[in-house]
Formats: sequence, structure tokens, C-alpha cells
Amino acid sequence: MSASAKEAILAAARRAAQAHGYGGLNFRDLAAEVGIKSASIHYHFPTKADLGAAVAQRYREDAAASLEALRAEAPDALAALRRYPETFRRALLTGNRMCLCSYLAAEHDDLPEPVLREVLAFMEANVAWLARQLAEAGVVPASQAEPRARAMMAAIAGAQLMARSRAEVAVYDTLIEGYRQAGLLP
Amino acid sequence: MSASAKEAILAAARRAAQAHGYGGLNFRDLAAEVGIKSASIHYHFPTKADLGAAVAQRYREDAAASLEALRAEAPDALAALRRYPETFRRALLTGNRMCLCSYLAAEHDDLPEPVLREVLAFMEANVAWLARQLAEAGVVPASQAEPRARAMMAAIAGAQLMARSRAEVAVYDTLIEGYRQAGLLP
DNA sequence: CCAGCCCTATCTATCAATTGGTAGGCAAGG
DNA sequence: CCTTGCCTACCAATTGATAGATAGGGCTGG
Repeated sequence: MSASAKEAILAAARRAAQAHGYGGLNFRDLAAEVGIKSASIHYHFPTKADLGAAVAQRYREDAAASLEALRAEAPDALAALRRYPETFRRALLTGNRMCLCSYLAAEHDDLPEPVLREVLAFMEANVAWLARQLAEAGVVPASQAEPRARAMMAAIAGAQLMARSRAEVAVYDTLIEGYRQAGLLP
Repeated sequence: MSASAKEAILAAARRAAQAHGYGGLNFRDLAAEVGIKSASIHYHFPTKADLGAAVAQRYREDAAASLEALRAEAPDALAALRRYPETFRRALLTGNRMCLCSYLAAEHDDLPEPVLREVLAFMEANVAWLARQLAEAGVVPASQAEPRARAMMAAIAGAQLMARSRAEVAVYDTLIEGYRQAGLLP
């Protein structure tokens, strides 16, 4: 149960942080959810910063894998792009949660540096993926792929935030549709 | 110094919340900044929820006044729309802060109900203002003014969040420009 | 083969710091 | 003299973190 406990902690911490942020993480609640004592969490993650960094890193890795899978499943780059917003939609469907890194971005000033680094890496990975699909699909000239990718991602993060504030997935769906109408999303 | 102290508390709390959120607010730091004791804050705002609600309400009122002023100063609705992103930009310039209500939206699950109500009211006021300008300027058909207004606001909030995560106003500027290129913003 | 040892993972118990909140006093001024 | 506004002095709960004990598994030397 050792490696499994560590995984369980990471999973629980991720769920908690997607709903309450880094500041909302606390060892006792986490331990209770996993079924161990808080001191045991310190064994696997000495400090809260260590835990936060591990959670963010794992989140980033999972997201990268998820994007690769999306690209592999989709018939072409354009189809993959069209399905990109689904990832953020899923978070809302799961207990009205939001993208971990969007939450952490808000908490910028209170984040340990290693955690912030993972947040930025997550965003860069998303932008890179989006830019690649945009270029491949020819949605915009290659020279504009990266700025457009950034705009897409920021807009989607904003849509998720607005939807979360009202706890309504429909808000998200309407916003995404609005972005498409306006020509921001393919 | 009574009414003035209350105002000073509200102002300090607003600055703090724009950088650390509702959860990051705490009576002692606030008191120290204002130059009084934490018990005195409880005199003006009995509970933290009261303080949070008052801060959010004041923020919403100030924003509404600011929007009216923007509209009054601008030669026409389109010019007012074009200057709308400046408000969010100013927050970034002031200590890399962000829109209070965007932060609170993230903290949705931990917000006292009166605070959340103010957050939603702020957003509705912004959407209403944007929709009015959009309709008046004829940027989109009147029937699409409101969804477009929501899309604009969400996208701008997202841009501010991304810029904050990197503590670079330039990120915000690039994103806004990207939105204009894509046709989301006028 | 097995006794001794160490490493892993967890526990109990406790700490110091932080934090929201309360009780009661005190000074000024209308 | 009573209200307003602030203060001192607490309190209880929460939280990140540490110290030290323990149980079990596996490896090693005799």
C-alpha cells in the first residue's frame, strides 16, 4: 500500500486543490480522505510546498498525456482542436471543479516557486499543443498560431471561471459557442 | 476618524483580496495596514463574511460608477467598448493584482453566500453594460449582444488571469490584441 | 536456515503559529 | 451620561510540522 498511498494522496490533493486552491489544501482533511494520519502525508511529502509541486507536476503530466491521446484519437488536427474545450468542461461536470492551474494562477502571490513553475509549464504545454494543431489544420497562418493559441487558452480558462461562479455547465457551453461565433475558436 | 477608518478598512481589504482572495484576508494584517487593532475591525464588520460582502459590494458599486464614467467620457459606444479592457489592465499594473470578482469566482466553494451574490451581481452589471454598448454601436445584432458581451468579459478575465500568472502586463496586451485579431473584441 | 538488522510506512502525541471571534474596559464628545 | 470607536486581553479551533515509537518485510552474515 506504499506506492498506492502516495498515489491516493496525490489524487485527493488534486481534487481538493481544483476546488479550494493551494491555500485550501490541508493535511488533515487530505489524510482523512485517504484513510491515514496527517503525519503520514509528511512522510511522502515533507512540506506543503513539496505536496503542491508534486500535485501540479502530476497534473501537468496527465494533461500532456491527455492532449496526446486527443490528437491520436481525432481524425485530424481540426477535429482535435474542436474537442479541446471538452477537457475543461469535464472539470466543471466533476463537482464544479476548475483547471488546477487556473486556480493556482489566481493564487500567484502565495505560491511556492516550484509550484508556480509547474503552473507556467502546464500553460506552455497547452499553448504548444494548440499552436501545433492550429498550424497543422491551417486555421491561421503559422506565424499567428502561437498568439492565437494563447488567446484560445486564456478565453477558455475565463469561460470555465465564469461557469464555475454560477455552478452551471450551460454557462460554459454558451461561452464556447460565443467564441466560435466570434471566430476565436474553430 | 470613524467613517474614515471604515473606508480605510474597505480599501485595504479590497487591495488584499485582489492579491490573495477571500481566504487570504485576515483581520490582523488588515488592522496593521490601517493602523488599528484587529478587534476594531470586528466593530465595523462583525464577521469575516460581513467584511467580504461589504468589500465585494463596494467593488461592484465602484465598477458600475467607473463604467458609467467611461461611457460618459467616450465619444460613442464603440470608443467606450474599445477602452473597456483598460480597467482590467490597471489592476495588473497595480501590484499585479486581478479583478476581485475573478478571484472570488475561483473561490466559489468557500464563499459565504452574500459574497457570492455580489460577485454574480458584478458580472451581470458588466455584461449589461457591454451588451448595451455592443447594441448601441451595432457591433453585433441586438439579439446577439448579450451572449457576445458575456464572451468578451470571460475572455478578458481569462487574459488577466494568464497575465497575472506571469506577472507581465505585456501578456495581457498581447492577448487582448489576439482577441481583436480573431474578431472577439472590437 | 534463521537471528539480527534495517528500511518503509504508518501511528501517537505534541508544538507553535495563525486566525476568527469575544468580553470588557476606557476615552472623547454631543 | 450614553453612544461611538478603539483598545487590551483572551479563547478555541485550525494548521503545518516534528519527535519518537512500532509493526512488518526483506536482506545478510553466521
